[in-house]
Amino acid sequence: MGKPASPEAKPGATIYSVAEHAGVSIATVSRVLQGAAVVAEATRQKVLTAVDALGYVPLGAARSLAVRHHEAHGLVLPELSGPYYAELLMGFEARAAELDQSVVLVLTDSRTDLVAAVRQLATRVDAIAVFGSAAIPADVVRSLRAKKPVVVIAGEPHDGIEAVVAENVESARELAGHVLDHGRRRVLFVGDPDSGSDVRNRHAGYVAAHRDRGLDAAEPVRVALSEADGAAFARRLLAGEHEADALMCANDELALSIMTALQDAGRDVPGDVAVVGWDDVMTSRYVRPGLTTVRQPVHELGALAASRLHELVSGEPPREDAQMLPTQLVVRGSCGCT
Amino acid sequence: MGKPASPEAKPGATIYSVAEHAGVSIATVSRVLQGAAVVAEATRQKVLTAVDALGYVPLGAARSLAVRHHEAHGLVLPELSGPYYAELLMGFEARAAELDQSVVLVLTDSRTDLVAAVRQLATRVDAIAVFGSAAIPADVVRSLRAKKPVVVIAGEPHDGIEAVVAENVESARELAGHVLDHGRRRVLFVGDPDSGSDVRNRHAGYVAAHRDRGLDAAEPVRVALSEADGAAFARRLLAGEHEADALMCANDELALSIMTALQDAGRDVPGDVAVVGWDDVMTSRYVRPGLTTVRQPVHELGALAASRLHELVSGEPPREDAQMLPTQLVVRGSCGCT
DNA sequence: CTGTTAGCGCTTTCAA
DNA sequence: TTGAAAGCGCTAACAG
Repeated sequence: MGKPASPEAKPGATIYSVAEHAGVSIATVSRVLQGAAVVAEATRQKVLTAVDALGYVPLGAARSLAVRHHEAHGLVLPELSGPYYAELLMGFEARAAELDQSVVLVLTDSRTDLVAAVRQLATRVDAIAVFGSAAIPADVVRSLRAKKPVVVIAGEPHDGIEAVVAENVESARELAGHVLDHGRRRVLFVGDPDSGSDVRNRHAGYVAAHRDRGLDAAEPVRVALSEADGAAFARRLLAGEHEADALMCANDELALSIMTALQDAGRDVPGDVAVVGWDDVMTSRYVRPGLTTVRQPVHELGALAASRLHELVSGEPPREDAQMLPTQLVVRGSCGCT
Repeated sequence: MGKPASPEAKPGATIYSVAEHAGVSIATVSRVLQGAAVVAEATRQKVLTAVDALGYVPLGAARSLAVRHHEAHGLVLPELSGPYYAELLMGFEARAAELDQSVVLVLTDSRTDLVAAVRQLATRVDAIAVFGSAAIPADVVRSLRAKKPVVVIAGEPHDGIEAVVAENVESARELAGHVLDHGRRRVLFVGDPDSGSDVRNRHAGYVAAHRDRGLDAAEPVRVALSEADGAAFARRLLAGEHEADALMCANDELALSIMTALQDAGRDVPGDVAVVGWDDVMTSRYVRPGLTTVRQPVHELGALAASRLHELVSGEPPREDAQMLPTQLVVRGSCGCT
């Protein structure tokens, strides 16, 4: 009795074994599988029969090597908590699927060696989309760009790397204006304008809305974008460290955690202080009062990134300036509307 | 003047050009890049210099072909709305990263030809994890299994395909028991036990809790798991089509939309009717009353799937029965507790 | 319509 | 410590 076969042994049918089984050449097998050239119906059937008799699964790597491209797009995102990145990914994946591209995903928050991860990614895809705040050193992105098409999502275009973004400045101006027009005179911007171009532009719109009305904008309260950061800020606000009759938060997570903390402390929202956010996450519809916020076309943004990647791979030249998708103000009760 | 080079032309450095530039053989280049064999320090430096002078990016496909594996795991999920799948994916990706495996993602809701998508996936990865309710025909999964390791997440093990799951029956029994012990006597199960093993097992626990107390369980109200389905059910409940003093919903989306709809109609939750869910999504902490629910170790579930895939690829035999991760009851106010 | 054959770029013996 | 050379499995001319 010989050594027992590993229970996981892969049969390992190749194009050769299929050809042999079908009594044709490997070229013919390749032709029927690619569906390209014309093959006699009888021959085609023989091949197909052989294929599933042997349970043949082509080796993608061999094809990629021969055709000299991967038929895959890379996507680099910070993480997936909250609906924003997930929705972006869904849009990206859906469009990539339409274009017959696989998507290989890298989440930077789980990586210790980000640079290595991206380099490794570049090894197996034709093009890469990177989220703006994914914290990849600019020179890494640039060197990547020298080898493969790259687009940055929600970031600034630079060095021939094109960008796709959602509109921020004008909608922020509109949102801040809306709050100001409720008669609020001390509206604080909560979020760090230096943390990325999205927040920077939202802050710019906030400042513009004040300027429009001849008002002075307060200094931004620089906090990160998580629920925990919001809760911490709420405590400081409650302790009297800040004075405000309205809060314009850089995203909904922040707005939600702050609003809830204020309510739990007995403050009235929007009576004592109005709170508005950005993103229109699911929770924003459920809380009371409903959170006034801005909805971004996140799905479309992902899809656009995938489309551009494909076009760049196809040889189209990169665009000079960012493609911008429109956003939409969603007015609910937390801003002071009834 | 010749034809202008495409602005997207990839330089196309290969191991040969690097070797030439460094004045060594391609074998040596390979050795320093793999870090495997010992190479004289001086030689190593020459190679490294050449590598970034040329901006060399190895071609993954060529390596895969030579080493005969992809160093990539496939993951098939239905979609990513809501935190459940996103969290699962994060867990999977993180563990895969630790194991130096790329992850290529397929979302079935965006596919018209699911079978083709999975077949195509099999072409470029070493192993595949499929979410239980991803609606892949059983025979496709089985034929896949003949070629590569497969694990199903939150499904039943079968035909040598192993499964990883979160505990459902006992926690459902505990949850239903908790509601019953609040004195509720007409608790309805909202969700379709035939839609997948998760819901089936939650329903089984619900039935068991009744049996434990010598009570009769009502027939389940078979609805799908989205917010829209919940809202539709709420309308029917409000219209008097069902009678209940408590609702045990198959997931939080359902519970949340139902609870909100009831409240909007003036019903008191939990006074008139208690509502409990499953998953502990973010919103469940924010609504008032807080939603009583069950928290699953979703991240760990994803990580476990990735681990098993890797072990299977390494030749370990598949397990007979599902590996089960414990869940945790999260009691807030919606069940009747104060 | 089908077969032969030359690579695609990399890893890995085997020698030196 | 290094080089030569034989593949890995597939595609795509090129012949026939």
